[in-house]
Amino acid sequence: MTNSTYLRIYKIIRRIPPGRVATYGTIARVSGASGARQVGYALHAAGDNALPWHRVVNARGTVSLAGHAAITQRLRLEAEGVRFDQRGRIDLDRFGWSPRRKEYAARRRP
DNA sequence: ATGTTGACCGACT
DNA sequence: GAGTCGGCCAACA
Repeated sequence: MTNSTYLRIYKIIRRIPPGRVATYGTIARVSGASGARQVGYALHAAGDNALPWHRVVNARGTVSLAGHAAITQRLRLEAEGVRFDQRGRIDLDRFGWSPRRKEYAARRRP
């Protein structure tokens, strides 16, 4: 795991538009990281970098954080218009984003 | 060198 | 749906 892989991961994350989310797995594939867990590790290591880290969720569309950080992530996403259902899940067909496929997810109004 | 631990994922009961 | 179970692999101790 080179440092440039970290940089590529951060670069992708910076591309996620407001109001959309990307999954660890998607970022891993696009950035060339060896796996989804490495993306999580990179974010953990990034700490308080100027990254929209809150726009990264797991493949199930839920927040993969515990405690206070989870609240912060959810509040930031909701402030951007991302909707959570009653079980705390995001509809990835609606809010999920992936690079390259520009019109991947239909963007309709929440 | 060896074992454990995850901001995970997919397949399978 | 909900649980379990491996697989994954870099970072630690």
